[in-house]
Amino acid sequence: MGGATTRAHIVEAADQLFYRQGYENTSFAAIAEAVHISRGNFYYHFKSKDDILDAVIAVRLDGTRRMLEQWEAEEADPADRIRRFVEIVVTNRADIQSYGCPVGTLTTELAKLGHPALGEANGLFTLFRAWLREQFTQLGHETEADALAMHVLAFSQGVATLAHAFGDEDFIRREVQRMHDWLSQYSAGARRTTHAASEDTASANA
Amino acid sequence: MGGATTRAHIVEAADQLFYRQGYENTSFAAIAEAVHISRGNFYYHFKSKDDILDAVIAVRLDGTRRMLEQWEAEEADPADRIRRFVEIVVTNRADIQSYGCPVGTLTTELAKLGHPALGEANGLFTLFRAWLREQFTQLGHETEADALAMHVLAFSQGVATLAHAFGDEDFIRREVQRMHDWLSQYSAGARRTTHAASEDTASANA
DNA sequence: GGGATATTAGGACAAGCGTCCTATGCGTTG
DNA sequence: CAACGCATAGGACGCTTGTCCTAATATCCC
Repeated sequence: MGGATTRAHIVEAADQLFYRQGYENTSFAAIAEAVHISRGNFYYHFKSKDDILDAVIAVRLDGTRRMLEQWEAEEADPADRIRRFVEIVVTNRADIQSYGCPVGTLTTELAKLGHPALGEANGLFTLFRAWLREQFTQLGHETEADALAMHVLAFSQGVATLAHAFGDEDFIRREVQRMHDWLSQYSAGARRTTHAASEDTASANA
Repeated sequence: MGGATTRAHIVEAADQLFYRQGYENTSFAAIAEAVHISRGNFYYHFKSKDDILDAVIAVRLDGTRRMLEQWEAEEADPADRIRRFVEIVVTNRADIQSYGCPVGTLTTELAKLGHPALGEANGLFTLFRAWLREQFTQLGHETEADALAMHVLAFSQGVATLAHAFGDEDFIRREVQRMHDWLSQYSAGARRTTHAASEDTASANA
């Protein structure tokens, strides 16, 4: 039983370190120090470093699925669900400014490494993409749902990358505002003229 | 004289390899093999691997400056210059789909490594940012010029990251189209009331 | 409480890395 | 032609990495 806990601790520490320092740049010794265990003990729980990466990705996939399900439970309107996604870059602004987007930076690194786990990591993108696509479909934009989903994803990646590079919080809020305005034209009862969403967010940011 | 050529060859090969495989993941041996020289010979031209990185970044900065100057020479209208920037993701789509954005991926990696050259690499972003800001200023949007510049930069980073992850060329073209439409409201003779842009994109996506 | 099992510690190992050193070739110059 | 300086080659070094092995310890069941 203590074994399962240790395994979870390893995955948790590796998750954080992979995010902050990158996968390849994070050594076994660094994870060991964080979990306060011996280096050699890793191989009782995992058979390789790649195995730890697989576990980390699996945990992230699980956590993401749970988050999306919770959003669906809390928000009845698909447009509000999409807004929850857009707000991520504000909610997680501190981490994003320091370390970038966990999904984008990991997939980019694994691609450059030619790492076999790239496909799994890309599954995180696919998860968000399919979920966003479903929300746009529910809003009645089935034919362009995937293109709209990709547009929202591109927004999040662009904002995350530049927020990481420049550490500019105002930039994040401006781009989120802009995205909310753009989204309002796809809302359920929206007439394509209104810009009501902009004022809501503006007051929230003040 | 042969020395200067060799140095240039090293920088050129390192540039490509750093882009395709990442900085840390590219070994001295890999560069040596590409240039067909001995490993030990590097230290006649450079005093460390970081030194090669500095040279690579300097070359990229120079090349970028020249490119921007050429755009200014070829395009009289600042709006057309911005369009040239937007078109980069189409022009370089093959490389972007395979390796991502050279600027974004490098700065992200150096940040995760805690590498001292991060500031220099961020200079590439700053170069584009200042140039775009200048174009928007010339278009008469001085007060929001920097925010607009950042928005265009975010577009390019978002598109590059997702094009890298999904390898979807149609996605690139759709997003470029969308950006062109958005840009039209900031063109020299544009009236700011119209939303003609959205309909253009809709027809283009069909 | 004792024995089987689960869990941990810590060192050994080969491979790869960036770095450095020294000897060798090459071309220009006096 | 000799001599010097630029340029290159290739191996040795110390270090870190992921991996593996074996001994010691904790935990649980009968």
